[in-house]
Amino acid sequence: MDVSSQDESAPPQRYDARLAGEIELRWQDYWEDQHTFWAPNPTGDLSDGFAAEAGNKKLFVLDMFPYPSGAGLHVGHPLGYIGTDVWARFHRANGYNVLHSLGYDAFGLPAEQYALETGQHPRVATEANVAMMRRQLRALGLGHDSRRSVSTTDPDYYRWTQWIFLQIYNAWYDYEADQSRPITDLISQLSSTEIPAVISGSENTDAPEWSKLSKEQQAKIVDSYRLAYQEEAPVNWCPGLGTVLANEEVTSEGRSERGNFPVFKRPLKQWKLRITAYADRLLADLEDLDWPEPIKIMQRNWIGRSTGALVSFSVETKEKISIDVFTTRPDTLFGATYLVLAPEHPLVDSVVPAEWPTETPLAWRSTFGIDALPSEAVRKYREFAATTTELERQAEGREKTGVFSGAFARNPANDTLIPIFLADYVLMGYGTGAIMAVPGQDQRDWEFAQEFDLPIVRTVAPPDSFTGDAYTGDGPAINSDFLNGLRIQEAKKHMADWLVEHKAGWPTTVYKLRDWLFSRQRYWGEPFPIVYSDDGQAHALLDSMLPVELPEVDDFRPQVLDPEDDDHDPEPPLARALDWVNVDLDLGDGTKTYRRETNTMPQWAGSCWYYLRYLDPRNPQALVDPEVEAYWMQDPNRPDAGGVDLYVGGVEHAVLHLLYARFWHKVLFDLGVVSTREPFRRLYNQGYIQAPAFRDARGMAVEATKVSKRGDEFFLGDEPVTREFGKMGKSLKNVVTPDDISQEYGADTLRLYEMFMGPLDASRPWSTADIVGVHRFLQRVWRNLIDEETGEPRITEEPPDLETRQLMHQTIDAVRADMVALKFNTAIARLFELNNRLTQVVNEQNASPREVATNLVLLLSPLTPHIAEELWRRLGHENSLAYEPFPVADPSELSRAEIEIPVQINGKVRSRITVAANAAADEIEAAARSDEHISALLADTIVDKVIVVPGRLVNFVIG
RNA sequence: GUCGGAGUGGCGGAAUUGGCAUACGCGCUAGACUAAGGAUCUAGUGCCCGAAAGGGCGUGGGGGUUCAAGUCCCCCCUCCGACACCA
Repeated sequence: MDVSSQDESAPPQRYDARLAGEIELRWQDYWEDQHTFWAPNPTGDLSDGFAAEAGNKKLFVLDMFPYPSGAGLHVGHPLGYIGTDVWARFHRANGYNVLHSLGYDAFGLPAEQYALETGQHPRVATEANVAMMRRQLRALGLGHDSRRSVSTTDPDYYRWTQWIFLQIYNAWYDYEADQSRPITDLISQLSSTEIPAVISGSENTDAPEWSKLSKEQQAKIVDSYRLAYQEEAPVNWCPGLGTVLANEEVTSEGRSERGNFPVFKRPLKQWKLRITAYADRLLADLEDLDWPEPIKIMQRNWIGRSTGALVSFSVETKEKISIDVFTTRPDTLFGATYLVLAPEHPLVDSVVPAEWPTETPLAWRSTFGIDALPSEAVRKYREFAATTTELERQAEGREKTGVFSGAFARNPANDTLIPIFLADYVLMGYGTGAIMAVPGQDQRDWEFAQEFDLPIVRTVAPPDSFTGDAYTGDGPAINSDFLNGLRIQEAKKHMADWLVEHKAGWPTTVYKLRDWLFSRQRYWGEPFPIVYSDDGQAHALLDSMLPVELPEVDDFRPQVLDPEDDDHDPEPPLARALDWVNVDLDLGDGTKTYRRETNTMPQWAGSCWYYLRYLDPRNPQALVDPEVEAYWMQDPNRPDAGGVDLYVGGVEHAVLHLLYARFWHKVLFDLGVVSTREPFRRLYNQGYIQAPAFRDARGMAVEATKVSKRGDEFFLGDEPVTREFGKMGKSLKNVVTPDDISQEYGADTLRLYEMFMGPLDASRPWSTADIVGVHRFLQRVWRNLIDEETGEPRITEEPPDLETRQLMHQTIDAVRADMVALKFNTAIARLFELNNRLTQVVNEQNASPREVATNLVLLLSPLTPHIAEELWRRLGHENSLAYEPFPVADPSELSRAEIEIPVQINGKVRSRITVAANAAADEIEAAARSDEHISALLADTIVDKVIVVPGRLVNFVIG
């Protein structure tokens, strides 16, 4: 039960919720008034006080950018924030200039959805939510520099989000230099014909002279090179939300992650960012990062680099057509017995003949009836493939489906004709959307070949013991002419050379990573700094025209359609703000009328670079002053990729946010805006707090606080309910808020409990009942140092006894090490032990030795800053302890003269002996042999071997 | 299916990376102080046998390496997370 509730009989100065609340409010005000956590910049308007920090190291600690939810915080949210606060305070106490702040990612779908539910303008709702979150976070005593707290919805902030978009738009990727460069460099190269004036990515090499092209043609070519470009592309159109979603926002069931509405593929002209140009660098630079290995693996998998070859297969039609396929196994080309195109492949129509070739096996063409012509069969199959949902396509053990196209291609290796099929097991989005099928070495191809009775040729000899279908292991090549006998590695190399020599293919690398779809049909996002002229040509706005502010509109809602309606075109809400859309501007060639881009940017945009704005939040001239950026983002002791010193957040951002932010940072690096290659040097994933949730017999979640436990069963009233653990949230009715806990025990208790529950990176269940333990600890610390009746300190100037002093130094040593390693749970356990010892001392002497009291308060201060500040003050100090040096153990106090070590016989502990800490092996063995118990056990036996590990143990091995 | 993470008392969790398994907290048991205890302090608390001394068994399961394994190796089971036929 609640040990802390107000009790009339409690002494007036007992540390309970009432006193804790009073102390906490007082110190939160003090920190705010005294600017305790303002971190000075080396230059600019936030540089006051830098002289005092100039000789110190800097530390940039960062939490993942929170979204200010309308529901407020629950106790799971601040776990990471408390962790970073403890770490930041610890380093501040060690003389670092620590930058720690927190801003708000307030644009995006959630804010807009919330606004829709409440009927308020998104700005009103957002501002209220931010205010509520600020209040909740302040009550936790987080030592943030409030000057640096930015919000993505602030025009002063999104002005720079738009500015970055313009940098990206006005840049192109120079593959020669392997970096982005200003688009003006490209234009001068084009006009001096250093590179052919063709659409980027097209094959046309008959380059016309640049100067002879029309302005429109020139613009078209330049646009095709930009890092931000527009493309008509199949997108995930979600009528139920009225917007297009990124692939990542669509669930594997083919529905929207938010709202769970159906999502349809449809072509639409969209902005895209050329993140694929950075694929190799995003991959390679992972090596420089101090990140959890699983996150790096996820990023590598997401980028999905695979090397292989493109192989050209010519198709036997009247026209000259060839189909390029990507393969990672060019060595198996002799085993390619058919080709498969994705149903959506653009060449399908060109290869399908009017009639089935003679002798077409019945099985190949009869899927849709024996009378169907090739074009009819193909049309039906494409229809079928388009209607299959992702869910059906991923059904386990799904039978391979497909249809013969009626056409044949020539295998360049052995000049044989092989049939071309359409099948939905080949994906248009990967490689070239076409494969050479090698059933002998690929299980999927094997299954398809079985289904359609296609030939199977093994080109790698499996071992004799092999009994499976396709063989993917290594072995000597067979049935492969000039490759025969070679192992896979060698064979690949030979085939690659052969392909190049015969102009039938070339080595290639492909990626799973796609360019980033960057348009959203939403109101509550950053407007693009782009306008269109009458001819439809896009034009970038000038820097001086930023920010492009969101217009006030009467109806900010997106046009939500029937969730199943995929016929209508999306209409963004901004398109209806006609006064805003149509503008007269002078972009350098006289005032003209333009039409604004009416899409907005995705939520990721604002969260891609916020950490840079924390550095220089009010700079009107630049996104960040270069000197300020270099100071906070570089570590002079580490000439590495740079970045934030510690970035803490959940694993759910393993790929998207972390990849997008790295991409933007690298663009800014290439363009000279930042001096560092990477944004986040060290990443740490905090775990989740899970909470028990209860369901009744119907499976409905019931209010967790109303459930009681009898024996091992749980009941709501008299109705039995079942328990499960899950994320805290409204749907599970198991929310515990920091406000509740602070009310009951105080914020310091909440902080301490969250840090004590377990390691920061592990998920663990919330247990309100366990909080009393840490609260009692704080109460005991308080009582050991302060008289509960008078509030006066109970301090003696007498030095502590030897045992207490040694324990104190051991504690200092251990806590220090644990703090550095973010192991707050074990640091707290050590503090419990020291305080338990101190309790004994106080019981005997009725006072705490000052030396122990002082160190205990300082050790505690990063974890529970309010009570520590209060105790510090009552111990007679004038100022905040935020900048007091963190205690350092005296090494001479750490070593003990004598230690107890176990004596084992055959690995089992049989006795313990006390020896000098520095005793030599033979001394220890002698002491062990003379131990009464041991000597009795060894009396009639032969000792085969004696293991002595000085300082640790003795082990006698007997027969 | 593939990739990643994790299985230690009644519960949350410790364990210098091969060296006393269960630190610390919750809970539980007993005692002290009390008019009273849901406060505080003290002691105990992995399981089994035993009055005790002592012994046996114990880190998801099975095997192995080692004087010594929660920790290293092989096989398997369960749970959590990510991805979805990636050629």
